[in-house]
Amino acid sequence: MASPKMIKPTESELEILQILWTKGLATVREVHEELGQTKDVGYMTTLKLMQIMNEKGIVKRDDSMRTHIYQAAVNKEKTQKHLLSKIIDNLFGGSPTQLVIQALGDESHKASREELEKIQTLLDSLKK
Amino acid sequence: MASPKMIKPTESELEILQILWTKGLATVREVHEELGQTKDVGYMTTLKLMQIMNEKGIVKRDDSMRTHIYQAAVNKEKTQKHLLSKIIDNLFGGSPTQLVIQALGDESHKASREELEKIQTLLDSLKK
DNA sequence: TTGGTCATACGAAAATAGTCGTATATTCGT
DNA sequence: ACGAATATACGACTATTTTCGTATGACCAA
Repeated sequence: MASPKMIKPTESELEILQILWTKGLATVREVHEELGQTKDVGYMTTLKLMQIMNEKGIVKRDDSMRTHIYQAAVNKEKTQKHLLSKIIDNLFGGSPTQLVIQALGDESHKASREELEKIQTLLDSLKK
Repeated sequence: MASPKMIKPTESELEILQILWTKGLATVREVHEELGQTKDVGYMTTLKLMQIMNEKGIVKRDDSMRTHIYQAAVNKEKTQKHLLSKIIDNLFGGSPTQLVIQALGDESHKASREELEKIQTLLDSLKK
């Protein structure tokens, strides 16, 4: 029972998960080329990482063909929530408010008007 | 200049920073006992970590006495902002809004009424 | 002053993460 | 059919992080 309790992808694994969450299904090469846009790493490295992720159960793959097809095996929202929870503890002493404040104030990741409204809506529902 | 650009404490280092940010000044033993409340690790481990952090410049220490006195050498908000920025990219595809939504919805870290108001105030000022 | 306690230094070992080389098999183009 | 390109398996090597053991010196209490 490698339950979803133990979700703890490394940084590199997270980059790959991002891509798989977006693409749904993908080959190693597709993932690798996507990674290549922002990172410079060898194909064998990407392959190896995805193989390890498969062993860990973070991804699943269809190996019935020569070129294997991968997909994420962990839920995006659950993973985000889980890791965020750790960060709230580790970096913000357990206060999600502090995290939210820092996040909203981040100059390099500005939220659009529309996004602010989304947050407002959520905030309203929490206030009740 | 490997200055404050390279802020990247590990998880364990972050736990120690938390304590130093709160206490201001502290000895290894004080930090260790604080850590002991939530974690089970040997004194030598804590000492070593703090020595390494000193070498990295993450903490400073006064070693004029037998028992050294440590303090954080990196700014709390800057460090939080920096790491959060990475997380927004790595875990939320660059969208701080998604992060905020997940954080506010976290069941194990509920925000109080008062905190919600704080966020509301920030939100209002961003909307203008 | 001497034995027990506490602190740091030094260093090593285990655990985890990330990197890629080489071998081998499959597929494809000509 | 055959060589080039492509895919995976296996394994090795490096780097980083985490964990302590042992040695040594300072301090304190009787």
